This record gives sequence, C-alpha cells and structure tokens, in this order.
Amino acid sequence: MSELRVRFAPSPTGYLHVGGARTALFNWLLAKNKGGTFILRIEDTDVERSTKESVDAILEGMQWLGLEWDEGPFYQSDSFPLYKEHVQKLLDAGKAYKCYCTAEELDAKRNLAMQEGRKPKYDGTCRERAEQPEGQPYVVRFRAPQGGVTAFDDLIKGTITFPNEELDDLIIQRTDGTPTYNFCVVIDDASMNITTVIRGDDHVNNTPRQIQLYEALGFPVPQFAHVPMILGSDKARLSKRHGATSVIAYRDMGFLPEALLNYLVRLGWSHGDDEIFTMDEMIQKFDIGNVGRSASVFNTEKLLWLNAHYIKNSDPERLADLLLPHLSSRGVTTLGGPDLMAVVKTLQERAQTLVEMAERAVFYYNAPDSYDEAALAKFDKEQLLAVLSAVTEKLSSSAVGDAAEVDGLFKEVCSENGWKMGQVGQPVRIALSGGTQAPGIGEIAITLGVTETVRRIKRMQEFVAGK
RNA sequence: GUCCCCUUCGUCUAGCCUGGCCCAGGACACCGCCCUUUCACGGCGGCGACACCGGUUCAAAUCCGGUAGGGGACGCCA
Repeated sequence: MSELRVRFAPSPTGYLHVGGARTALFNWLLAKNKGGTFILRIEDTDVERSTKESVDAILEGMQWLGLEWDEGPFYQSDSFPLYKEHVQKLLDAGKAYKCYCTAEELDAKRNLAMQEGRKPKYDGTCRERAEQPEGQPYVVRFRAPQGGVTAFDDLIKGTITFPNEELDDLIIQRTDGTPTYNFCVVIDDASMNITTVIRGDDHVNNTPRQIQLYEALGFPVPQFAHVPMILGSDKARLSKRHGATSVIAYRDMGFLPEALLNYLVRLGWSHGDDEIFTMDEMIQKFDIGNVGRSASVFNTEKLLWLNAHYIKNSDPERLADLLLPHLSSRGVTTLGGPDLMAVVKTLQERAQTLVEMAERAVFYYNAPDSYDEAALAKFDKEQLLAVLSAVTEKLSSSAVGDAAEVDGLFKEVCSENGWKMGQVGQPVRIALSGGTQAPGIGEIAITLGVTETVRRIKRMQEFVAGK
C-alpha cells in the first residue's frame, strides 16, 4: 500500500447521482491504481437536510457500481467534539474570533454590496472588536490573511491563484455551536491523512480558504484535483429535468454497472482512442492528469451503445439472473417455459437494455394472443395456410438438434414448394412471436421446443382459417 | 457586479506541455451501401470541428496578447 489516501465525501441530501458517482469512480480508480486507500465519508453536518434514507441510497449506489471503500463510512456528525476542539485552538491562538453580527445585518450588507457591484464579503466589523458582549449569540470566524495570494497546483486544472483580498473571514462555527462545512472538511481530510482531494469543480473557490485553514491549523496541505461538471443536453448543469440522474435509476432502466462505469470514466477522461475498458484496464490506465479541464455533456445514446456492448459480451447466466426482476415486474413467469439462459442467448445481440430484453423475451413465456395484422395482411390466405401446414408437417416429421438444422428444414420447405424464404419465414415468425421483430426462427424454435413451436403454428393456422 | 475556470465534429474526445508527421484522428449519433427470412449484430463508406481577432515564426489547433461566449463561486448549504 502506498501513502496515497483519497476519499469520496457526499452529503446525504439525496441519492447518488451520476456526477457524484464519477467523482467516486475517479477517487476509487486512483486508489486502485496507486495501491492507495479509498475512504467513504458522509458529510452530514447539515442536520436539517441530511437523512438516513439518503445515506442508504448512496451506499446502495456505490455497492451496485462495485466501488467498495477501504475505510468508513465515517460520519461528520460523529466528530463534533473534534471540530469544537480545533475551533477553540484557533480562538486561543487569535487565529479566529467571535463575531456578533446578526444574520439579518449580514444579509443586508451582502445585498447592498451586490447591488453596488462590490464583492459581497464580510466587512470585518468584529475582527478587531475589543469588548466581548456577555451572553450574546455569536459565530466564530476565521481570521484570514489579508494580503498576498493563495495558490495551488490543481492536478487537473494546473496552477490556480487567488488574491487573498478576495477571501473574507469565513464562519467556522455557527451561532448554535455547530461547525461549518469548509472547516469540517479540513479537519477531516487532515485527520484522515487524505493526500489527494478529488472533488467537483464547484469546490475550486473553496480551496484557497481551506488551504488557509490547513496552514493556520498547522496541517500539511493535500493535493487537489477538481473534476469538471457534467452537463445536460442543453449544456446546463445536469438535473432531473434532463432525465434520470440517479445511478439506481439507471440500474432500474436495465443498465449494467460496468456499462455505466465505462461510460462515466470516458466522460472527461481518455486514454488515447480507447473506448471500452474492463475494470482492470481502467485501473491500470487511469491517470488523473488525463482528465479534461472542461465540462462534458451526458449523452444517453453512447451509454446505450456501451450497455448493448456489455450485454452482448456478458455471461448469459448472469444476464438471466439480472433479467428475472424485469420479467416478474411485467408479470411474466418463467416457470414451465423455456430455459431463461437459452432465451437470453437469442436476445443478447438485440437488446440495448435489460428492460428491452425483458420486453423481447415475453413471447417465449406467453404465447401470442394476437398477431401483427398489418404484417399478416401481406400474405394471401390460401398461401398462408399452405405454408403453415407444410411447415408443421416438416417439423413434426423431422428430428432437429439445433437452430441451423431448423433453418435447413425451412430451406427444404422452400425448395420443395418453390417458395421464397420471405413467404415462409415471416408468417412463422408471426405465429411464434406475434410480430415481425424477433430472433431467427431456428433460434426461436429450438428455444421454444418443437412441440410448442408446432402448437403455436397450428394455433395461427386456426386463426387464419377462421378469418 | 467581483473573483475563478473553461472553449477541437451535434455529443464524448485524441492531438496542445516538447510548433511542421493534422487541408485535424477515433467513438456515439445520423445518412448510404453490403450481409440478411424479420428485428438486430457485423462490414464498408459518407457527413461533420481547431470560438473570434491580432502577434511571434519559414511554419500555429499547438506559443503570446486581446475579444466574445459558456460555466462556477461569492450562505450561520454542502
């Protein structure tokens, strides 16, 4: 194990969304690549908005993706005493001070500053305050350095420099005595010995403040890597109105975890022209320095393509297991029907999602109770009946072992009667599946079994005859 | 408004650091053709981008400056 220690630190105010998942993935990949440690930390200092349900949802998402963590989950809410202790330390050292300005006063000042086009920063009213009013509510503010600049070398974006005068004295402890985010993060990352902080782009502006805190506290400053955001198709920050954003929603839509992971890793990161990565390849090739600097648009089409790829190349047995819930949610029972694994094999090349596969699998278990009339209308009634009986006869009188042999039988029927394959295959496909979009007839017949195949053809024969 | 960041095909991106091999490569999508009993898979081909303006240079997507556009942050949220 190397010294590298990274963490994923979501706040439990919702489910795990794809942006968070990608951040988690990058952290996880870097840890795996460097033999480091990946830590999961729940940032629940906002007691109001944090929920147990969200924690569970996040853990569920992480587990589904297979992003297992080495340490944690740790909860910030368990560390309140630790934060308090460090606030006191700063207070004692004169690096922090009590501020008695009310929230209302601050709001007013902020609005005024915005209106006048000034930077809405704290004006330092209590910074040099001599008398400390007794029993008055106060917040604790960090006494930020006044001049100079704070800079850091971002692993993704390069050197970023902030003039210190842009940074005001941030609140590190609220009136109610609870610590604030920027302070907790620093204490946690320092006490967990985090060496590399990989997080969303939206934290770039917090970084200089946090660096100042590290320095005031005497902690070593970690390295930072800020990953760009994920946008919706309209280039606005990805949100629910762009469609699903929760990783669990993608699971429910029939995506494979490896497909989502592969999609996510290529969103912002690249390794030459490579598109498909196994987990091992991802780990081996991942380099935080190859993450792009600009935001990227989430594109479901490409995700679908990847999903189709992984479905095509997955073990049918595993797919069968994963398909089961999608089948039963459609009220389909596989009991007494064809072997699900055999069914999956006929569908692997034709489905982009498990949901689509389930839809296409239904006819195997529920014989069609209606037929695609438009497709049927293309054939003459007498001709249809002749074809169907020729096929049943052929099928009933021959022993077949695999799909190719069945197809051979159909060719025989064609040549014996002078028919074209289109005249024979299509009606039978409709008889077996109800429609025209299905696997090859040989595949269907073998999967269904000759007995059931013949039964279905006869059923349509009756249907056609009775018209 | 202020600060920070970003800008190559519709989308994801390679190339940019270490100028010439780039009249810019790959992938998704789209279009066409082939394969084919349907739907798919697959194969082949096509469409399509260096935001703009200056500068440096024999030579710039690549270096420098500016402009425009986009995003983010400015909270007793995280």
